Parts: sequence; C-alpha cells; structure tokens
Amino acid sequence: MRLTRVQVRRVDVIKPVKGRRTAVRADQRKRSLLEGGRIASVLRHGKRLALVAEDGRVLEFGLGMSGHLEYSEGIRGRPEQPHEHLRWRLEDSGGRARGMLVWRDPRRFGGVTPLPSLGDLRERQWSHLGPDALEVGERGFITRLKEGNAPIKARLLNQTVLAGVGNIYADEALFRAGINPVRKASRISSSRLGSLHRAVRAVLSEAIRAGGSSIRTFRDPEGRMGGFQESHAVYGRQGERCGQCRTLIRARTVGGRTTAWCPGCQL
DNA sequence: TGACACCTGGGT
DNA sequence: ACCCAGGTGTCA
Repeated sequence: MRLTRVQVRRVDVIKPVKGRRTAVRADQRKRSLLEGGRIASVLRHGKRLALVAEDGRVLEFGLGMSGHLEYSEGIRGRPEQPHEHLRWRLEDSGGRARGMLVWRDPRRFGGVTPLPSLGDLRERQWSHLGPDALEVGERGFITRLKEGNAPIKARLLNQTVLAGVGNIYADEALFRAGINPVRKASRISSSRLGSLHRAVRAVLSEAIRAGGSSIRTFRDPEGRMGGFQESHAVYGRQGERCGQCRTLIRARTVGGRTTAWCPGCQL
C-alpha cells in the first residue's frame, strides 16, 4: 500500500522539528508528508506516534488531546468530517484506490512533524522523552520519579520523566496505589512507588482494552466512545463519595492540572 | 517552577 | 453567552 495524493487542509498542523523555528518549505511539504511512500513501520512512544516509510522518511504525530489517525477501507471516497486536517489516499500496487488515511484533531493541540530519518526522530524529536510508561521496569520507574522534589503527580505528568501518562491516568493510578498526589516523590518509599508502577501499568492497559476514556466528543471509527470513564474511581468525581471508603472525593490543582483524590484512601 | 496561550464543544 | 477541560510549548 502506497500513500498518495496527500491533501493538506490546514498547513498549521505541520510543526517544525523540536528546536527549529520553521517547518518544512512549501515545495517540500507533500514529499515530507510521505506522499508516494510505503509504510514500513509504525512506532509509538508515550503519546507520540510515527510512520516510517520504506525510503526512510518519517512522519511523527503528537496526539495532543484529540489527535488521531483514522483509516477507512474501500475504494470509494470517505465522507469528510469536521477537523480532518490531512488526508491521504491509499493505493495498491496497481494504483487502485484502497482506502483513506486521515489525521483528525478537533482540538488541534496535536501536530505532525516530518523528519528526514529515524535517527532524527530518536535524536531530535523524541530525545527528551523519558521511557515509555508501559515499557519501563520497576527500577527505572522508581529512580526517575524520585529525582527532584516535585509532587508525585507532577513527576508522573512530566513526559521527560516518563512518557505516556496523562492527567486522567495519573489520578487513577495514584488512587489505586493509595498515594496522595501532592506528596513529594522523593519522600515516598520505594515499595509504595513499586505499587504505583504496577498501578500505572494496570490503569493504562485496562483503559486501552476499554477503548480509552474519551474526551466527551471522541468516537472511534464505529461511532463508539471509549468505555473507560465508567471505571474512573476519582477523576471527575470530586464531590462524590469514594467507592471504597465513602470519604468525599476532593479536587485541587497540582502541577498545573486539576487533580482529584480521595483523602481517605490516599495518604 | 509556574502561569499562560493555544482550541473546541459540552455543560451550565 | 460563558466557562472549562485537556497536553505541551513558551515566557517570565
């Protein structure tokens, strides 16, 4: 399958490589968006994706909060929906249409960055990211979180410490591990941070299995919303009683983000 | 280290 | 009609 006929609906979703000021030149744009290329592999690290073409070109996707790729099969065009910023046609080797690939991002907090090679992706674009939250071992997790003296919640959200945990899952993991979000990470015992490591992995994999938490408007290609929000124990439940101890769930700002926790369960 | 900007649509 | 959430880059 080959990516062809890229349509750019909004140029400003194309972002420059980290550290640079200007995005690709207009005359290079379509080529940089992998036009004419075949996908050799798909990578993910934390909240970022990358498509690697057979010829080495790379296209990186920062998902932000609503960015996603939609793939649709079929030779007929795809009805255009709101906020489709980039569209590719997929062709088989005979040049026949086989479907569409679409970058859609209603909130536009995400972005797409073309890179000349995998080396540039790893050394420039992703070099500042911590290890992926689902891949880091317990040792590495504990060591990295303990550095500095920020609240544990802020450490979890910091993508240079650990890549892939966002606000919802940070709150849910801290609840499961019984850790108060404002506690200094450096002062939490390694065994409790070990519980947090297991909680992060459990929360993320359960959420993935359930199809995500979904911002209220998100629907998958079949029109379903993610099912994980029904399992939120604390996130968005401030003012309700904790399902475990009946204490009132509270909320405040930690690390610049709304944070919900149960004062009864999280010490 | 933190506040602010970016953007949209759902909730009020 | 207004407020707010989310992730991350930028500035003080």
